[in-house]
Amino acid sequence: MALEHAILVSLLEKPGSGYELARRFDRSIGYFWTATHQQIYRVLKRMESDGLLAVREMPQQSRPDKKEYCVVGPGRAALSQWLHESIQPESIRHELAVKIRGAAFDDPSVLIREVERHRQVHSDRLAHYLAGELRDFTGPAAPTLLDAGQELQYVVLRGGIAYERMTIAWLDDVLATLRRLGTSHPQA
Amino acid sequence: MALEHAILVSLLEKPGSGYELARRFDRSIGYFWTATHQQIYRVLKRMESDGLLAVREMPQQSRPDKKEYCVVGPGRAALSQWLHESIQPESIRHELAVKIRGAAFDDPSVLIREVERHRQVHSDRLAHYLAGELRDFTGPAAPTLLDAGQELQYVVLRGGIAYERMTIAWLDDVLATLRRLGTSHPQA
DNA sequence: CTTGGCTATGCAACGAGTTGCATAGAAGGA
DNA sequence: TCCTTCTATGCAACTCGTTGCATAGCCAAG
Repeated sequence: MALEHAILVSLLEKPGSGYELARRFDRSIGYFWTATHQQIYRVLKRMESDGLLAVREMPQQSRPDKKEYCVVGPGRAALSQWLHESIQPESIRHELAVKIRGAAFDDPSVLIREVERHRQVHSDRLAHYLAGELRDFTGPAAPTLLDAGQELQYVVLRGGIAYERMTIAWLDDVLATLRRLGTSHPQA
Repeated sequence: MALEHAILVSLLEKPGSGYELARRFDRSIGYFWTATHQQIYRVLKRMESDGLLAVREMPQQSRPDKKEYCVVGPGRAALSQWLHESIQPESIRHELAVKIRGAAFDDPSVLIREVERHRQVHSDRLAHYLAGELRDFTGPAAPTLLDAGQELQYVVLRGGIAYERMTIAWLDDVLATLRRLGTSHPQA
């Protein structure tokens, strides 16, 4: 049910349509929770029929109408209740780590390009985060005093930055290891 | 299909039964890929009928019989093929980060205990990893020269250690932020 | 001697997530 | 003019993952 809660948070930060949510899930919120538009539309419909959200048809010029969703009382209450529950610490699913261990049973050097590609993606994400940090929190245009919501957004962003930095450093370690092993023969 | 590949890797490292795999997925492999025993039994059955695995009934004394699975030719080929394919960099699902952003719409201090609990879990995991590192790689009983398989296991373990250290530091940052915000009123 | 825990396997039902496809108007470039 | 891209929503089918339950023998503690 975590998608529901991610949607509640995102809509409380700013009401919007399914389409807009889908784009947010490609950016900001999406760095910590991903979802496709199919999932979002389906869940929005359910949440609306459960009375967590209100919907308004918004006619627009020169583009299709949209349905703008907005959190109402019971939705807020549901979020609050969830905040009071405890969740179990995330279990990572790190496919690349499985691949690296699997490389012992093939030629490890086949992974070099793959790891380089991943490194590039993480490096791009880091740059994106750092740009956001400068824009919203540390740059000249940023507010000098943050409110609670901004403080919390910033601490989450700092987490993203720390994660990407750690990952890049680790991928460098992986690359060095793969190169050191060279094109050795498969074993076991 | 990633569970299939994680199972192939684990069974190549050492053949075993569904039950044994389930326990491995609570430990070593499970730090990078989780699965419940239900999932594992189901997938093992499918993989066996697809000819990726061979199974032997192993009668045991003083405990139930087990079925020991072992990777055969086509399974190895499937793994090799997967290693040559590219996967998309993982999209994290960090529920706690969603909660932290959601705390802006409630009392942020309700999260303090939750975050402390998560910190404890990560701290325990780190201790577990470090013990494994000492036992298998850096301690006096460890081999002085590692083969490729051990090198790869070690680099994955180093990733786990880096991840836990980063996470603990971030959770400390989160705790400091939550405490600084105190029991301020909900906003927005 | 009964209760609870460990090994060992499995079914059934449900919910979460993915992939492919479909519609439809408007804008902009080849 | 046609083709693609962007906004905007949605269905259908499928796979993946979780939860609850069931069985069954052995062992150890109370």
